[in-house]
Order: sequence, then C-alpha cells, then structure tokens
Amino acid sequence: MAGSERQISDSFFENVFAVVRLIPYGRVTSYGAIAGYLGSRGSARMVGWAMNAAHSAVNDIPAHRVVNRNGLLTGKNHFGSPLIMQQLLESEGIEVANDQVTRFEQLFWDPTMEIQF
DNA sequence: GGTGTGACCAGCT
DNA sequence: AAGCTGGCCACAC
Repeated sequence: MAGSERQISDSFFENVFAVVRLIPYGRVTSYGAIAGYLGSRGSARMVGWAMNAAHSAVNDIPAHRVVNRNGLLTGKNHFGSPLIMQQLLESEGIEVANDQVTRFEQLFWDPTMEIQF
C-alpha cells in the first residue's frame, strides 16, 4: 500500500533507530525531540524504551548521543557501566561534566530541523 | 488479556 | 520554588 506519509519503518521502534542512526558525529539530541519528530511528543518514554531494545539490535545505535531534555545522561546506567556513555561522548569531542553535556544547546541536533523530507 | 512499568516531558499544586 | 502527577506507546509477567 502506498502510504501518503513517508514512514521509515512499520514500527515506532525502528523509526527511533533510524533517527538515532542519523545523528551526526559529535552531536546529541533528546528523547522528546525524536518523539516529536515522529509525531508524538508524549511518546518520549517510548524512545528511551526503544534504546533498551537497541542493545539487542544488531545495528550500531549511537544511544550515547541521546540524552534527556536537560542534557543529562539519564541512560548511562543502561550501557553496562555508567562510565561508558560519558567516555563515548568525550571520545567524539563532546564535553561531559557531572553527567551532563556541556554546550548542550550548541551540540543539540534537532531531527525536525535538520531532517527534511 | 489486564496491569504495571519504563533511558521522558510538561503542566499543575 | 520545588515536588508530584498525568500522558504517551510498547513490552514483560
């Protein structure tokens, strides 16, 4: 069936993965931004839930580039070790202080603004 | 098949 | 000003 809207995948989950994979190197985004891009602001929780499945996903999901609205590394505990997420971010040149991304607004990558159909 | 929870966000008290 | 509840959708028991 020809969908009028460009749906990347059949599942909300894979939609999240697609957006996260599109996050450029050295950039970060928030759960709410991804959820809002998909059309549901309140589905922000689902984005985090999808990240949980990202661990099982075969594809490399840069989940460390996804932080909460405050730029805080809320999901650091789900990387196996709470230090991995910060190290990955620092490895990309992103400064992290106190489990928080510095210059978050500068590094913030909004899919709604950057991705254009 | 209903209930609860979850890496969130925003509004109300 | 700060704390809490509601809301959203999907998965586990």
